[in-house]
Amino acid sequence: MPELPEVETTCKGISPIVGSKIKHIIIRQPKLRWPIPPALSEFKNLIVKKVSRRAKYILIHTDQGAFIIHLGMSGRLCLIKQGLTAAKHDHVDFILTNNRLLRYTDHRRFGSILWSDEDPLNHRLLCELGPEPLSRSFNGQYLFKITRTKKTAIKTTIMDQKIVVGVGNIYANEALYLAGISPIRKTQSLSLEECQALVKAIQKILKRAILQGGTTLRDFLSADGKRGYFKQKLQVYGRQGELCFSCTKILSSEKIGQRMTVYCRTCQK
DNA sequence: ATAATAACCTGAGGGC
DNA sequence: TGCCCTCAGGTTATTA
Repeated sequence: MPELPEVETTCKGISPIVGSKIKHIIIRQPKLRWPIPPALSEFKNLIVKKVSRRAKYILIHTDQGAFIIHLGMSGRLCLIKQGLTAAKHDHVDFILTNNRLLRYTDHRRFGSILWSDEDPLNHRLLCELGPEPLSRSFNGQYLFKITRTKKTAIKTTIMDQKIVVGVGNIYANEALYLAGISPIRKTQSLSLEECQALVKAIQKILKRAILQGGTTLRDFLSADGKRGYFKQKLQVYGRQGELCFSCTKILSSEKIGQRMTVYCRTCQK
């Protein structure tokens, strides 16, 4: 599923809709993570003012309010021509002018499409999120300070959207490997220097992945239907049992917080 | 208050 | 073929 780089790629991909009109919305399946507000099927002629991202949420700002879209584990937004028949998991179409439409597809339905009349950043799901990982407010000092009493594994901590947003399972694994920190370390055991190294690693990994258009494992495609190419750069994720590219020892794996975790016992301390 | 886990879904792949 | 199990880019609600 989409983590920050995939959501960022999607935002860039759908940004051509800015300035155009959403004539109406077709909802085939309203049962997502949260029900799609029924009012959306009554909406007519909204002008798209801006597309932005907060955490893993895509915000489509219009003259009447904002759509808040989360892609969950398997969601995707594609900007396509009208007339293509909808497949099984094509749950929502935003019908646009110029014979285009924005199609939301999500076979597991863990994503969501919500509506906010006012500033979407004040929405209950968005108002308590942590800092953006690529902003200055996410730095080593901050991470060190906020984690002094945290006893959970550091991997779980960096995936906690209240601590920092945008990091999911793939990039948590990759960032910890790059930082040389074991994912099973108790969070509060990290030194200031380690927090600084981890922040830098998270930022580096996310920036690189954005440049590659994200990671496509199964479902993810950008708005123009292209795959993300960061998969070829993954150092540990999905490589359990294979050899560490650095020390050539076998990569370990275990579940942390119900999520598959892969790391090198030699390179990560 | 914090931390572990159950739940929401569908589909693919492996073992038998 | 088919059944049963495990696994998958996330997040919230519930339980301990």
